[in-house]
Amino acid sequence: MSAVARKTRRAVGADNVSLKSEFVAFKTNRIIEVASRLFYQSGYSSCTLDNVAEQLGVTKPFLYSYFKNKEAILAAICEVGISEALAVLEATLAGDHKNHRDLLAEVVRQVGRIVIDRQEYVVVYQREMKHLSADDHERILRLRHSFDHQIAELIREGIEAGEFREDTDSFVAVWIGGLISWIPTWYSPGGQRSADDVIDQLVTAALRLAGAEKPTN
Amino acid sequence: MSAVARKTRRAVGADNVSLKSEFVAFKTNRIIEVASRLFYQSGYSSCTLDNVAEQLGVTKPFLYSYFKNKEAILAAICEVGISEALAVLEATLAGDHKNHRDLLAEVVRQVGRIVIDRQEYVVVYQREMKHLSADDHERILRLRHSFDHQIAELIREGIEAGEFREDTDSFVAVWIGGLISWIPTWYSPGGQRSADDVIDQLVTAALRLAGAEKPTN
DNA sequence: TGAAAAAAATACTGGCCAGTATATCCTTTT
DNA sequence: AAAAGGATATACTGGCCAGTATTTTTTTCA
Repeated sequence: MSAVARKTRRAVGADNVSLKSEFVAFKTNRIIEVASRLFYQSGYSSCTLDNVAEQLGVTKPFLYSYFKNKEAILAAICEVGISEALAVLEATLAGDHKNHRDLLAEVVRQVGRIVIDRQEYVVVYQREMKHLSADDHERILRLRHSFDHQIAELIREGIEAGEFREDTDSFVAVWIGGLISWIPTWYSPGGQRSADDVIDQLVTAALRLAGAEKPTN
Repeated sequence: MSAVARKTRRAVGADNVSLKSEFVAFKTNRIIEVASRLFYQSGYSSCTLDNVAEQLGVTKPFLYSYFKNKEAILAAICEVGISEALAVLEATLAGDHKNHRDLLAEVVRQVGRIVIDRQEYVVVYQREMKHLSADDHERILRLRHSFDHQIAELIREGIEAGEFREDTDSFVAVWIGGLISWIPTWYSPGGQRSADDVIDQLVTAALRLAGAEKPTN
């Protein structure tokens, strides 16, 4: 990967600022990719920046030219963890759907997919958020609240439309969030269950919680 | 508390071994009680034994006369986290119940109660288990597997008895486990929702997942 | 090509912290 | 009352690690 990086850098002309910043983005991505895996495995506080650097084939001061400090790396990871989920949620909500039941199913499917694909980021986000600086913590929390709020709203509208059982209350949004968030603690890629199975079952479970039957595929 | 401790100790006669060991147990309990709260708040790796000692009004070497090292304190916390849940599960399973639906409801209610009451222990157990020594890790994991297995068995029997929807598959045990385990990440005592509300809604949700209606109270 | 600039490495520091060696205090026993 | 033993504190150590100062290597471009 270091060889590729070198080659790419060579191709960056001085007059081409955008390519250069893309390259910086590429390196920051590599850093948080490796860091998220290590933080996931051994925990933020136990994982040293020397570990991260070693895994990347660079040295610690290298990291400091891309991130202000260790906490900034954590913040970047947390941001991926929540903002990608938020992005697919909003994209799905913006699309067209027959009814609320189908919309909920699709939302759960898409978010579930992200949570599985970005397992390390999501778990680090959930587990280590408390180590963020006050500013970062607040920023991330705002994203989270937006996420929760939109899910709750979807449920509320579905109840109003009579598509979910009317004794379904606002708790259901929390339970569905729990279903999704809990996946990374037991699902491991390459285990007995395929990601597709897990997601199918997740959708079924979410619809049952909402009191809506599984849509006929 | 230290004053109480002193008085109690004075009452321990040399000829009364059982009282003395009870007193040791009392102190080890106080230690893991405080440690679980601090590990819960700031994470195992970030929390120092000096912090724990200070919170207890003692000094670090004091802790070392009750626990071999930091990891042993973590192991004790994890053990409470899982073994109390396992204990109420088994006690509930051992009792008499009309049918599988009521039994599932009661199990979920009891385990949910423990998870809320022992929030700090449960979260530390979930989050920090990877920092246990190989031996402790294996011991704790055995308890967890026993728990999971008994829940899965209960679901299987309920399906067989025709009390849960037959298209309910073994995944449901995992989803119900997720519902319960996720509670501590969003429930906080003294918030808007009372523990009793949460538990009632939890039971409803679990029964929906299993495809069994809520029992008429 | 070679001077300047940029990127990355080596080498270091200061503080923190798990764990321990030693001292003190308090209780029990005679 | 004083020696013995147990409980707890004080004082220390060695290693680790985030963050930095300095040097070396690589790239740029005149």
